Amino acid sequence: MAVDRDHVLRSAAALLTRKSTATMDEVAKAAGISRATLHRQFAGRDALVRALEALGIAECEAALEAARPGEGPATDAVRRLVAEVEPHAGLLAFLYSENQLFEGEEQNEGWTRIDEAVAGLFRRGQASGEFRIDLTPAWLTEALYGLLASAAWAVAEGRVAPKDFTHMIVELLLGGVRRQGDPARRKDS
Amino acid sequence: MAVDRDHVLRSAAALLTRKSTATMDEVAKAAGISRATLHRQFAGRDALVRALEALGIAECEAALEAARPGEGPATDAVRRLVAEVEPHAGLLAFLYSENQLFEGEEQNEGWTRIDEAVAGLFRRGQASGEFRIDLTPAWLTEALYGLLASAAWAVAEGRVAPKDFTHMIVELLLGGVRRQGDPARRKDS
DNA sequence: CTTGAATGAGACATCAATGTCTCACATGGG
DNA sequence: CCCATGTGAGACATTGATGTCTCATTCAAG
Repeated sequence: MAVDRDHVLRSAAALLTRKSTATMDEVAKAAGISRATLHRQFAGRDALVRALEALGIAECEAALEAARPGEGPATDAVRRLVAEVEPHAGLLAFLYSENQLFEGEEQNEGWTRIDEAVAGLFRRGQASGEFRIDLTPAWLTEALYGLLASAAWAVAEGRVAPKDFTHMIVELLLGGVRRQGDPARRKDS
Repeated sequence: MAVDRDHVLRSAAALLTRKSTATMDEVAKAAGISRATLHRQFAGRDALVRALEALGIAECEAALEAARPGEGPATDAVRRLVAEVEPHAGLLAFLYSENQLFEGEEQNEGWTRIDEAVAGLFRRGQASGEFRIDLTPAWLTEALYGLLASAAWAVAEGRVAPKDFTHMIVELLLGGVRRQGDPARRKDS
């Protein structure tokens, strides 16, 4: 009969996105299975989180690939990337905050690869003159994650409209990254 | 002898900023007192977090007042605000993620006041023509929090230099909020 | 129908954090 | 000096989540 592992994972993701402290019991109920079965699939909360992390990484890499970060203007690539990531923002936000808890442990290398790909996109934009160069790619990457998580939470709590998700993030991020067109308006107090 | 309550609070804030799951025992040790004494000061972990929340709110309100959000260009007010908030970004980041856990409970009204003050600043900037109007003040407020938390974590993990903190946030945020000076460069792909 | 594998329900032990309590110590004021 | 208050150390029970196990049931294949 083999419980639908993917279904369990997605249910868990949906639940933990809303309540990151949910019990294994709650996770099981959310997936419509018993705690025993859940435990047969994932040997513990830790294993479950690891599996969710792997899922998040896979979805991020898929989104990254679908966004074709190397094609066309970096500006458009960023737009595509955010649009591709949007459906998984909830899970990503959960994993993002979860990562803050893993104090000493080294993070999954998958994230490292993703970090580098995203940073590379920003670096490409800087090299092409589309993006300003006074903000480091590392910070821009970090900021993108922060904005994604913020937006996911804000949507979850009803503070902003879901349909604006991509637009809000892209416009705020790009507006900050895109080189200003009017040098005369620079900061002069 | 009266244990220095403020010292305990700041030690706890510093510790929880790094390890948000720290035990009451660890919090006590970090403050250089025993768990018993810690418990005499704060009737439990919950009470401690509430006290930290109150501290964070107080510091936020102080920063908000010091930034004089109603004076001069909104752009400069935002700069002042971020600069004032910077020293407390760690604590704020902790409280920010902590708030994601409080599912049903209503949030402290202090945050509501602060939210409104910040949103009001963005609204003022929009009214004066300094800020673009296609991003809602609520989202901009949320985004500011997200960037503050991201920056605090990135600094804590050594991914970005502490000295760049204010500059990174302000430049990214303002660049996105400030009206583009060159309309011809709008998104036309 | 029979059989075997997977599941659901629940009992049980474990473990970590917490809340509570007692008691000895020391420190400062009278 | 004596006392009172605050503190440190530690024992103890409680609680909530978890890991483990058993057993009855169900469902599909043969």
